[in-house]
Amino acid sequence: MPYYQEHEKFHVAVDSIIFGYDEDGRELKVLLLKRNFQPAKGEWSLMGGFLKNNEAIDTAAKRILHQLTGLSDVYMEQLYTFGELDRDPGARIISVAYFALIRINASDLELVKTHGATWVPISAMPQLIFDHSAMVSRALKKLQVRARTQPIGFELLPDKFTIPQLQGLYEAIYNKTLDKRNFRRKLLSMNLLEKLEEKEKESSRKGAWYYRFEPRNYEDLLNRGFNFEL
Amino acid sequence: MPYYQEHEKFHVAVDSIIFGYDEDGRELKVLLLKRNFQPAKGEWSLMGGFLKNNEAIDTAAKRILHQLTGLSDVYMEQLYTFGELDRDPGARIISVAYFALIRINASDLELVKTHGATWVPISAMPQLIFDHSAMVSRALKKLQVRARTQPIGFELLPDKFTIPQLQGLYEAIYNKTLDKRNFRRKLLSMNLLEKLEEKEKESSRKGAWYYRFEPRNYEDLLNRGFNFEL
DNA sequence: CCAAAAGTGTTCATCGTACACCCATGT
DNA sequence: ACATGGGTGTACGATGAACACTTTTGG
Repeated sequence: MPYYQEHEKFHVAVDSIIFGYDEDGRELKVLLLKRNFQPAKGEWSLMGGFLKNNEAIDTAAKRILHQLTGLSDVYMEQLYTFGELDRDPGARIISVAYFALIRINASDLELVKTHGATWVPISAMPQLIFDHSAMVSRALKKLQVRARTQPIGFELLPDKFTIPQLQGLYEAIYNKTLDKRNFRRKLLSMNLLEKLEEKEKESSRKGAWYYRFEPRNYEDLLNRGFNFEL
Repeated sequence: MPYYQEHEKFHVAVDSIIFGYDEDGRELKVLLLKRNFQPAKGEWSLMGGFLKNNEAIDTAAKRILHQLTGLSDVYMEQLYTFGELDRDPGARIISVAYFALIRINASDLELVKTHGATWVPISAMPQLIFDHSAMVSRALKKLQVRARTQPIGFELLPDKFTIPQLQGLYEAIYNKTLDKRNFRRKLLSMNLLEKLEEKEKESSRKGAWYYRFEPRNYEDLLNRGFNFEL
């Protein structure tokens, strides 16, 4: 195909904003790492890597996430493609950003540590290299939008969770406190949860009932327009 | 920077979904063209082109739109990046898709014709090459979402327009009919329009008042959460 | 005078929001 | 007994949705 050969080629990278929820601190966190290569060696950055010839971009994003966390089968979504001329001072790189939602405790903490990665609260983000800070803000906005229209909050919690835990997560995502009566009422009215016959007793004397995500009415809900504004 | 050289490089293209509104037919249209080169010569496709070394991706998207329509300063937004292995059978191409909203009559119709391009109603889209049909559906969905939260409908109409015209546009975007009383009330309550002392008399005996987009309360509105669900 | 599109108000149901007290239990 | 977090109900206002008739004027 001689036509294509007239055109220039580019390095294509994938950078991932990996969100996790810390149930103890009730904080939303991002997985950051210290670069162990030039340029900007020693500075904080997102996890990233280069696209290979034989893989789709989605596949590359999953591969890179797996390298760092040991996880596959994770909620991941393409965020935006960053293609400014000088975004990476080392070379012209086109970067396709993804964001992922994972359960911190489900990840391979050893593997994470080996890569020099750390879970950092979004409220205390250091400055990141290049345009990575902009990537994180964009990802956070998109996460907030998604959380209103799709039941993705569950991706950040264990299989069984309590309603106060879920509320804490949404409060962390939206960065504001919610009314627990309204939260509970709206949530349960969606018929997305199954109550288990088991209580979580760590965080209170009374104990809170565990629930599980049960996507029975999920399809209906999507059609009628899921609305999780709280 | 020897590190980067270890990695493969890729052709990066930009494809644009160009939306226009046909006031006469009250239809939303897309600008399509017949490819005059291989592969898939003679088939319908979106407007596209290759990224150059010295330009940002946004710049490339604008350049390509300008080539076809003669327009600059147009509403454009990045849509998604398509990077499947075999999406273009000719070669591995990463395509960053954009969508644009333009006023059909503001475009250079001669230029459009020269490129073999045609305005096609979205209700009568032919099959497009590669994954271009998927690009158009994704763009349409995003346009529908945007139209609910940002006053972008105005991008598709002339500077002065009537409320029935605007309603027709939204009906075309959402592909459903709207109640004109509710539409008018909600619209005017936003204080985004300025009524002109002039009537449009083409489409009715009585005539409809012209309005102009007047973004006085626009900032307020964005903060309080623009909601244009109708 | 008639056709055709513009313009105008009200009612009802739904939903979001604000708000305060009792419950269960481990210490 | 008491401290701690879990769990519950109600009232009000705002907003979306449904709905029918009058107005203007060119032909």
